[in-house]
Amino acid sequence: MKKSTTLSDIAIELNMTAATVSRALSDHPEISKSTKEKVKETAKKLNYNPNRIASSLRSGKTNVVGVLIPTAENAFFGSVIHGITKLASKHGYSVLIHECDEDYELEVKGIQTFIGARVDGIIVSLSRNTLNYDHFLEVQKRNIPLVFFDRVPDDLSFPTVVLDAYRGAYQATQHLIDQGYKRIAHIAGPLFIKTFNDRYKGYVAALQANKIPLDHTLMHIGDLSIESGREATRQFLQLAEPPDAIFATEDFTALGVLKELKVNKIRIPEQFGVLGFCNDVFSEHTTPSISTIDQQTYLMGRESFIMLNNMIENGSVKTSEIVKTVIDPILIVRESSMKSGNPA
Amino acid sequence: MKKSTTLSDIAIELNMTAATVSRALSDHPEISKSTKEKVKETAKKLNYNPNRIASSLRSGKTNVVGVLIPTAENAFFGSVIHGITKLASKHGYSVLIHECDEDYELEVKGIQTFIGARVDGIIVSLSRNTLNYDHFLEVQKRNIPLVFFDRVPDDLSFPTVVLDAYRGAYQATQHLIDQGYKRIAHIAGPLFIKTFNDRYKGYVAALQANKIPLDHTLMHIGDLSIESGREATRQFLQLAEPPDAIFATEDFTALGVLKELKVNKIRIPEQFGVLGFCNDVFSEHTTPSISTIDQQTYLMGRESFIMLNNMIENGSVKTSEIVKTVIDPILIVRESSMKSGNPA
DNA sequence: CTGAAAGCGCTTACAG
DNA sequence: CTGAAAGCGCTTACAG
Repeated sequence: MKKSTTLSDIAIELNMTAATVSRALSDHPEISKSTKEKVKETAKKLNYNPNRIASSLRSGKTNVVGVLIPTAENAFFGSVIHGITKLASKHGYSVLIHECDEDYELEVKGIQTFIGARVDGIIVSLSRNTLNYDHFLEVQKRNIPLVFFDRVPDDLSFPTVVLDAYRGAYQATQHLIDQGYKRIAHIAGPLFIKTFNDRYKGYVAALQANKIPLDHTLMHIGDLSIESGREATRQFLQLAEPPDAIFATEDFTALGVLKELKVNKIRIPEQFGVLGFCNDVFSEHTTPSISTIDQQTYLMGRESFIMLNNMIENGSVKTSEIVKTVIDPILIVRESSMKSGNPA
Repeated sequence: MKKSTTLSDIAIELNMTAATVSRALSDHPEISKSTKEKVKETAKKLNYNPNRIASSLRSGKTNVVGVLIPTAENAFFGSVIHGITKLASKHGYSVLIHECDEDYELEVKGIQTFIGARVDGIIVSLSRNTLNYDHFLEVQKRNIPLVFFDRVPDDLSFPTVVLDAYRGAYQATQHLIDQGYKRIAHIAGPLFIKTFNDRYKGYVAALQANKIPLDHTLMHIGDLSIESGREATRQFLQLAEPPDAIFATEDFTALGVLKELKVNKIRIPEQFGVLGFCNDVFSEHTTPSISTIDQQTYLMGRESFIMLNNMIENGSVKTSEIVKTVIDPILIVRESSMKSGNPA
């Protein structure tokens, strides 16, 4: 295998030292204009491409950030990655991706890999099964900037970027109330995960603010799937006093609700309102289309990188000033909840 | 910032040389068992995490592969990335992601970044606007293994992983014929992109094989969008002899067809058949659900990595034995084309 | 079985 | 304005 051109190849060609070549290429102010020109020309002629590995080793900066996610096979994370990489690349960073597949061991391995690669910073969304946070404390101990997004740890002092899920759920529920639905049920997700818990709380708070008594028969805990939406709907419909609307904690569940209601010939939105969460791609294209809460995923990626970049530039991470960025949820009103027409 | 533990920190602690420590940690056969044990224990005690940057520089191997794609904000590429990273991580590789956003300049920049990072191999899906391939020839000249998937260059000698789009389109069209549709139209994509051209050819070939004469009024070139599907459908419906089925070159176009047919109160699949391509997430959840061709995206990612890994392990890249892996398309029959019931 | 030494390709403080 | 030298943290051919 032919070796790449190095600084000293250029230096030899021009009868100068590698130090001068290095300085010329990085536009050091003390290098003469003519030298710079000669060096750059020769570099191009010899097809020089600087070895970033070598400069990283020397300078202690890799210009690489690590991104650790549960999976890339998912519109949510795909969009966040897009937000991160676009901005990262504009700032001269490369992005190392590691998927943990909701597996704790792989998450630990990913962090270890990032440390080994001496990345300048790390962005993480937690695996569903992570209960032990030692690997993240290790990152902190090594003073490597780390930002969590979306799935963030409850009780650790790291900067985070999250959606205001509570507010999103509140808006969703309020919207259903405003449209005239009277008995609004909720299909929640696993409540030990903070975002689903917040969505549940937002739902409860909106009911209370409107003086609607809580009814525990209208609450179901699902597992974030179409089938779970169907199952919950079946149970709701058998109640003595069934609901006339369902706020589902995410769109696949809402889709299950839709399917089950259609099987039962219940008209949406006239007789029954449905609202999801996430604004997953398909929710716009079902019949009827599903009202939902958009999470601004692209923005979430951007904000995560911006926060990380700030930490990298400011050097040390002060625990005293942990920043939390909160992304605004956006209510997307579609057919499935438009009982009284489009709100202003 | 506290410095990381290095090999020589361990060496000093144990009164030996860094060389011995290095060998002990990599289980070199000539190192005594007791030394290995002591070294490993001390490494753990001092929280040693080897600097991969340094070892890469020395060994000339980074254990990093670069993946260059148009965008991560897209189910297709997300799934391919998933296939790549999962396998890569199992083989001890990290994955560097670069998105080019269909922009030629960013594509070139991505390749340059990968070369600078001295990645061990590169996996690429071309940007839509790439006409000049010099940056890839540069990669070849440097003997860096490179595999293209899905959007591959026409006339360059690189290994590729592609779907057999011709066959997928043929199957799709044959299925519509088998279901009893008589006048089958096609909405194509940009024909200068190979995969859309192949889909078009597969459509034509299936018609010919069934002795169905080609009718140029039944052919429309779109731009891969819902609107383009609607527009084409509108035009088809105004023909003196309108089609009774449409094979669309991808699912968003098919969705547009669906929407326009519904506006016109045309019953699907009884009066009119619809079939898409890609098996995008939403196509399963529309009403009616859309029949389509699945591309086995996850497999495509895996195959790309496997091919790249072979090239990395075999050292040099012989132009004489360029491998082309072809992924089988899978016909997914759903409601939109089931005029005569489910085929066996 | 272990050590001494060189070197991967850069960058930068120190001289001149 | 440019050079000589050291060093980032590893690995490995050569000695012993």
